[in-house]
This record gives sequence, C-alpha cells and structure tokens, in this order.
Amino acid sequence: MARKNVQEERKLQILKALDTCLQKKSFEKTSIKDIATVAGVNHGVLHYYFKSKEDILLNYITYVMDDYGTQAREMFITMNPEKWTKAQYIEEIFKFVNNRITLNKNLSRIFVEIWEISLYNKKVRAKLQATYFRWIDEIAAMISYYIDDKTYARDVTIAMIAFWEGMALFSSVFSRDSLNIEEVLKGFQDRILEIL
Amino acid sequence: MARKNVQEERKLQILKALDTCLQKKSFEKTSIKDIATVAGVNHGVLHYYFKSKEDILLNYITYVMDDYGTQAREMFITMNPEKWTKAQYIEEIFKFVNNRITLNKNLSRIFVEIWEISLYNKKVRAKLQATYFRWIDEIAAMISYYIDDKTYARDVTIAMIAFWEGMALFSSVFSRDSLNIEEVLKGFQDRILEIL
Amino acid sequence: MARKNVQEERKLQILKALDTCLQKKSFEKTSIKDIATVAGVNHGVLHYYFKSKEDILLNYITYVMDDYGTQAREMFITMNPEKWTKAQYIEEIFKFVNNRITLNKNLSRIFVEIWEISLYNKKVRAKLQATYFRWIDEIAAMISYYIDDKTYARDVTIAMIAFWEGMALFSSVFSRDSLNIEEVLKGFQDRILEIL
Amino acid sequence: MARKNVQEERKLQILKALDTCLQKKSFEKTSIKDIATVAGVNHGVLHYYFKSKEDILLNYITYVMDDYGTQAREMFITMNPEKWTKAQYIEEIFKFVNNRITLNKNLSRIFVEIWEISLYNKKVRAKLQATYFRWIDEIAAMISYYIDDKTYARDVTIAMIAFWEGMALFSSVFSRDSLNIEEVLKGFQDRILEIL
DNA sequence: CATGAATGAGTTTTCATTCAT
DNA sequence: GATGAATGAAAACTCATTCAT
Repeated sequence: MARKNVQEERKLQILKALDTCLQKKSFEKTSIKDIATVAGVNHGVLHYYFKSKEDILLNYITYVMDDYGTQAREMFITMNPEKWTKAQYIEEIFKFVNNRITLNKNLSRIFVEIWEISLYNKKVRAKLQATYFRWIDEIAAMISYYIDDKTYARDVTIAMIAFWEGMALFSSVFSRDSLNIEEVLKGFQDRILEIL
Repeated sequence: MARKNVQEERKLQILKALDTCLQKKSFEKTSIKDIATVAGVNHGVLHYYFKSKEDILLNYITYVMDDYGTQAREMFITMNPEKWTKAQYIEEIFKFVNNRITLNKNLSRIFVEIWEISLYNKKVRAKLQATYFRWIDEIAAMISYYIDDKTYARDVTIAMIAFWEGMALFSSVFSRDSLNIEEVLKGFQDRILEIL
Repeated sequence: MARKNVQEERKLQILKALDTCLQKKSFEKTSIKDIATVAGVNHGVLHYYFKSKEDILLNYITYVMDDYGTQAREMFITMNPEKWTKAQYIEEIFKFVNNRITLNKNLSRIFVEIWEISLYNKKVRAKLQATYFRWIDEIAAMISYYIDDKTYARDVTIAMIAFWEGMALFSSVFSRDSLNIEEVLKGFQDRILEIL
Repeated sequence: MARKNVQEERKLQILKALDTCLQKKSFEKTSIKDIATVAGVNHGVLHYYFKSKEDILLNYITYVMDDYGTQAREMFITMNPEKWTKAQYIEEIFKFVNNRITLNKNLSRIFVEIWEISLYNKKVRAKLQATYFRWIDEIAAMISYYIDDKTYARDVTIAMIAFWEGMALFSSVFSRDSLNIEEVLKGFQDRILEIL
C-alpha cells in the first residue's frame, strides 16, 4: 500500500516535472536528464518508473487530458440545467473553457505541443482522437438539452471546440491584448446563444 | 544575374525538400542529411546556402507563408466587391480558405508544426505573429466593406481565422468524415453571412 | 543444517535459472534481473547469495562441469573392464559422450559459451583447464587398460576429446543432418578401436 | 578512385583495430570507443563507415574468414597433386592448417569468439555456416583425389576439421606444452594418411 | 532475509557543423 | 562551388550494485 503510493507519487512528480519542462522546451528537446533535474531525482529513476521517454509522454498526456476532462465533468455534473436559464448555462460552460483552457496560456502551449506530436506519433494521435471524441460527445450531450437535432448539436459542438482550439492557439503565441481575445470570445458566446 | 538565379533555384529546391520531409518527420527529427537526400544534393551544400539548420527553417517559413499569402492576395485583388453580392463574395473567400488551407491536410500539418516551433523559438514566433497580423488586417479590410464598425470587423475576422485554424487542426489529425468537417464549415459560413 | 540446505537450494535454483537464460542470450547479455525473473526471485537476492555477477558465473561453471563429470564417473566406475570386450567398452564410452555431451545441443552451447568466457577471464580459464586436465587423466586411465604406452594413451585421449569438442562445436551451430554428424562420430569410433 | 581507396583503407584500419581489441576483450565488452582508440580515429568515424557495431562485426568476420580462405586457396591451387606423393600432399595441408590456423593462438581465440557469437546471432551464424560448408567442400574435393567414395571423403573431411577445431580450442586456452599439442597433431596426421 | 527504489558509470548512436581537397 | 571525411557534444537507455526499510 505504502509502496504503491510511493510509486504513484514518484510518477506524478516526474509527470509534473515534464509539465514544467514543456514551458521552456519542446518535448523533443527536453532530455530525460532535464526532466530528472526538475523532478529532483536521478535520471535512472525515470527509466525505472517508465519504460521509455515515449512512455513518459503517453502517461503525461493521459494525466493532462484526464485532469482537465475530470475537472470539467465534476463541474457540469453538479449543474442541473433545469435550475439554470439557457444563457446562464452556456455562460458557465464558456467561463470554464475560457478561463481554464482557452485563456490558460501554459495549458494552450501544452496542447499545441501535443497536437504537433500527434502528427508524427500514432499512439499520441490515437489518444488525442479518443479524448476529443469524448469531449465532443459530452458537450454535444449538454447542449442537446437545447437542440433537438442531434447531428446539428454535434456540428455546433465541433465548431465551438474548433473555435476554442483556434483561440487557444492564438493565446499561446499572441499577447492577449494584441488580438482582443476576450472580446472575440464574448462575441462568439453571444452568437452561440442565438443559435441554441 | 544568372548566378543569382541559380542560387535562388538551389535554395528553393532545398526549401521544397524540407516541405516534403515535414510530411514524414518533425523538423526536429528531420536531419540535414534527410533534406539533402530529398533535395538530391550533397549535405555540405545546405551549409553553403544557409548558415544553420535554423536558418533553413526561417527561410522555409517565409517561403510557405508568403506563398499562400500571395496566392490569396492575387485572388482577392481581382475580385471587385461591387460586382459580387455579399453572399458570393463571402463564399469565394471561404472556398479559397477551405480548399487551399483548412482542408489541405498537408498544409495544415505544416502549420501545426510551425505553430509548435513558434512556442519555443522567438524568431519563428515573430514571423508567425507578423504574418497573422497581416492576414487579419487584410481580411478585416475585405469584410469592412460590409461592416461599418472597424473593431467589430476585426473581431469577426479573428474569430473566423481562429475557427479555420481549429478546423485545420482537426483536419490534420482526424479523418474528414469522422468530424463531418465539410458540414461544419458550411454551417459556420452561413452564420458569418448572417452576421455581416 | 536445514538453513544450509535452504541456502543451497536457493543457490541451485539461481544457477539453473542461469542455465536456462544461456540458451537465449550470452552471459554478457543476460542481466541479473533476467536470471532473477527466471528463478522467480527478487533480483536483490542474487547479491545476497553471490557477491557479484561473476561469482554466479563461477559457481555455475563449477556446477555444470561437476555435474557432467560426476555423471560420467558414476557410469564408468561401475563398468568393470574385465567383463567387457574392448569394443563394448569403447562403445559405452562413446555412447555416453556422444549422447550426453557432443550431441547435446544445449550443453554444447553452454560449453562454447564457457570456452569463450575463459579466453578473457583468468578464473574461468583456470577452472576450465583444471576440469579438462582431470577429464583427460580419467579417460587416459581408462584406455590405458588397452595401451601400454602412457604418453600415447594420453595423446590419443587428447585427440579424442579434441575431436569430440570440435563435433560439439558443429552440433551447436549446424543442424545434425547437414554435417552427417552421427556417421562421422561412428567412423571415428571405428578408427579409435583400430588404434587401441 | 583515390576516394574509394581512402574508404577501404579506413575500413580495414578499423577492422584491424577490432582484431587487436579482440585479443584483450570479448566483442561484447569491446566498445566502439575502444576500437576507435586503437584505430587512432574519432569514434564518430566508425559510424560513418559502418552502420552499427554489428555491421563492424559482420565485416570483420568476412575479412578474417576470407583472408584465411584465400591464403589456403592460393596455396593449394599451386600444388599439382600429380607431382606430389600422397604423403607429401597431406603433409602440406596439415602444415598449413596447423601452423597458420590451429596453432595460431591469436586466430584460435578469434574463432572461439566468432563461434560463441554465432550461438546468439543469426547473421553471424549464417556466415559461419556458409564458410565452413565451403571449406568442407574444398578440402573434400582435394582429398577426393585419393578416395573414391565421395560421401566418405566428406565425412573424413568433417572429422578432420572437427579435430582441428577442437585442437584450436585447446591451443587457445592451454599452453602448447601442457597438452603435447604438436605430438597429437602429428599422430592424427599419420592416422589420416593410413585412411587415405 | 527479502524487497524494490535509487545510483551513476558506461554504452551505442545521431547529427549539426566544420573544413581540407 | 561541391564533396565527403571528420569531429565532438549530447541523447536514450542499460545495468550491476547498494542500501534503507
């Protein structure tokens, strides 16, 4: 039991170290020793807990994506649509996505990195696809409360996510002010409200 | 003069070789020798024409972005808004962007790669920012024909580009059918028409 | 006493695990953990029972060589030359060596491995030399029953063992049929009979 | 032309360096840097001329085996059996094999090493098998001059080579005197003469 | 006695870059 | 201008060994 915890603790420590490293260098340029240094452990340890650098990456992606997926799920699960107006409900969704994801510069960077890696790495791509499909399904289910046509609900969801994704891309590389990002997000939110 | 052309020819040949390479491997994993092999030249030559691997990248990014920017400009410059209905005009813009960029899987991959590199490379980031600012200005200018509020026109443009960017991201990693991409693009286009 | 036995048991278990490992990988490429896994014990244990990887090897060699030496001795000790014809006696020796050693592919592999290690490892070489001297003496003593000249008896023994060794080498690497190994062994046996 | 020669020169230099290294350490324990040091070149060079450590080994084996095969062939090709008595002919063969191979301690070590590697490495095994088959065929062809039965000639050849191989094994690990190696070789030669 | 976490030296390999010819 | 040989830094990974629990 204690043993197990130590293992999980260490693994998390390493994944968090990678998270830190990715703010400075690409995964490719981040060496095992870089991660070890940030994690404050011997580099051999990384090979003890993970079987390769790619294995660290795969676990890291799961960790990041599950983390935010879980946060979102926890939030929306407590929201009873019957007690909220449509506008309030949509606003809550946007608030969460905007502040926690789209405008979270550090996270946006991580996601750009993961998208890029997925271009050339099948396993990462599979993980990414699965995660996005799930997110699409979950959000589509939520807005289905206001839209009868399921296909349309899904298309709107995809468009929303694409937009958020694009805005995240911008927020990762541009300064917030230079693109008036908050205003654009607000305008988009209004349009979505009209549609629903 | 002839000399100059031969030089430019060679450089282009190398940049195109990099373009080919990037369909298979990330820039980081693409070696100088990989590029040289595809270009059909000796690897030493690459250091004759470019002072480093990064220099090749910088020139490549300029080449790609200018290329598509020029294509777009050439197209829209010939379109006289007075002779087109708003719907036709918007449709032409979307047609170009969708087919030549957003749904161009190969190009989308390149852009994802460039975005990622820009996260960690100042020079690339500066180039990317400048290019996008220019694109935003140009498109905003075009749709300003239909919108009086310049700030609003710019925000709509940013939202449009963000959306396209997100869709390009999707098209680079998902199969076109799995996300119903064409339909989503069409639906978005309709919304934009309503706005303008 | 029981303690002692448990200890010996464990040691044997480890040596046998090494034996299994050597059918797949060279000693050099066999890791402590490989052996531990096959033995079904924790790898730390190996350092408890043996002081180093080399120590395991040395014990293993003793185990293998003593094992076969003992088997042979047990066999021949019961054979009373007076009750056997020369031909029968020689045939028994050959039968044992051929079937248990020369044609025993697994064992031949082990011996090739040991010979190789002995090239670069003094302790192993010393052990190997001592063992072969002993075997030569024992077999020479046996055939001395038929040969008066002791030096000649020893030379014939050495030739016999060299031949067997060479044939074992072949059997470890060639398929039995491709070299007609059984026939060659039989022909050799006949020649030896003529000599004695 | 000059280029080609430089390449071959360098390759040979590296293979000879490996040959030297193998007198001290097993191939497994010989590092790329060890070879480079002995060859007096930068270790990166080894990867320029050979694509991996295994590639060096494979080339080395070819080099060693072809070298001795060629020496033998050159020798025997000039011997016209019609001008030699059987005894002289056989003696010449033995003289070559004994002095150049069996009693050549350094070479014997190399061969033991190669045999061992072949146990665990398919490519090396294939090369070894092919070489021995060729040697068997060539020697069998030579002694066929004195033996009508081709199968028997082949069996005798195999026995001879097995014996030489075993003696080489001994010479690689035992001192020449301790096993009376010369005498044993002489005795064996006499027996072969009787057979033919 | 047993476990498994941790260490750190050492290995092969890759590669941008330089430079003599 | 072009070639390809050479360099050397840095990477991922392996593993015998140690040692606290």
